[in-house]
Amino acid sequence: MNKVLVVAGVTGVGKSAFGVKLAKLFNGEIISGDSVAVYKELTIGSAKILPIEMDGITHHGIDILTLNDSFNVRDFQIYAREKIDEIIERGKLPIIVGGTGLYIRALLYDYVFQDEQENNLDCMETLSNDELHVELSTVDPKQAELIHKNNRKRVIRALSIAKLNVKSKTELISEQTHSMIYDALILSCTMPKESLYKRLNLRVEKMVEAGLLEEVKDALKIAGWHHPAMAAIGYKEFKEYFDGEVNLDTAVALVQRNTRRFAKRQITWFKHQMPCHWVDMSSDDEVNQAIEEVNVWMSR
RNA sequence: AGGGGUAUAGUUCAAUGGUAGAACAGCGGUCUCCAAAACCGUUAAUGUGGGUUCAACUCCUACUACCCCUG
Repeated sequence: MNKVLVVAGVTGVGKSAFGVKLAKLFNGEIISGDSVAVYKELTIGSAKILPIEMDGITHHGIDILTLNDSFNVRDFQIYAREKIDEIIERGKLPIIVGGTGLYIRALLYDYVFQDEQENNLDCMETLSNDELHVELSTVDPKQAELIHKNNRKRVIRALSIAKLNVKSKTELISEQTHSMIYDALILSCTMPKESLYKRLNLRVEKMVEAGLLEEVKDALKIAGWHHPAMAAIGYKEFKEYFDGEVNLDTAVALVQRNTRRFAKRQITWFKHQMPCHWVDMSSDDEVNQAIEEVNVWMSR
C-alpha cells in the first residue's frame, strides 16, 4: 500500500506550518484537505496558507477553483487520489494537510460515490420532515433508523440516493470494506482548550484587521449568499451585519463562537472517526515525538 | 437622605399559594457527494434572615444589591 501522511486536526493550531516542516524533512508534497481553501476568493476567512509560508513546498488543492464553481467530497476524493498517485510517481511523499474530516475520511477509506443523475427532486421541497422520513423508511429502512427525521438534508440525500440511483445508501455502504486503502499515518493536531480558544478568538480579530469584510463583499459579488462556501464560518456571519441587523462587534463575536464550536466538532470527529496519533502543538516535545513517529513509519 | 420599583439557570424571560419551565449561551454527541454544512442529546436557578400557612418563587417583615424619582 502507498504511504500517505496525514496532518489533520483542529483549526488554528499550526497544521499548515507543521505540514511544510514535515514536507521538508521527508521530501513531500502537500495536498490540502480543506473544503474552503479550494476557492480562490476565500483567503483571509479560510486562514489559507500564504505562498511565502509554503516555503518552496508544492501545495495542491488550494485556489483550484473560483466561486463560479462548487466542490464536494466526491470531487475531493477524485482530485486528491489523483494527486497522491502523481506525487508517488515523482518519488515523493504525499502529505494531506487539513481539517475537513469527511473529506479526509472519504479519501483514505473505500468510500464509493455513484455517478448521480441530476438531483431533480424538487417535489421533496414541499414535503414535511415527517413525510420525508416516512418515505425514506420505505426505500431504505436502515438509513431511516440512523438519520434523525429533523435532519432534513441527510434524509433528502439518502432518499435521492435510493430513488435516483441503482443502489441505496445502505447497499453502497454494505459493499465497502471499511478499511483504509493507503498505508496512512494520521496525526491529529490539537492544543489544550483554553489556549486554543484564546488563539482562535485572536485569529478572528486579526482576520478583520486584515480586511475580511472586503473579502466577504468581493466574494458576494461573484457567489451570493446561496453559494455553499458562503455558509462557511467567517463569511455567513456578516450577512446580518451587511443587512444592518447587527453591529460589527456582534458579528465578530459570532464568528468567534462558531469557530470555537467548529473546533469542538473537529476534535469529536477525529476522536471517533479515524485512528489518530494526537499531537499537542503547544508542546515541543510532542511535536518532536510526532516527527520521530513519522520517521519510524517511513522506514517501515 | 427620603419615596417608589426590581431581585428565578451564565444571560433574557415564564410559573391562581399546590411537581420551578423556555430560549440563547455552555457542555456532550452523530456523521458515506452542500461537511467551516446539517442534526441530536444534556448540565444548570427562586439574593439573605425571620414570619403566616398543611403547603411560599408567589403573602408579610427586616436586611442586602441594583434601577428610577425627589433633594
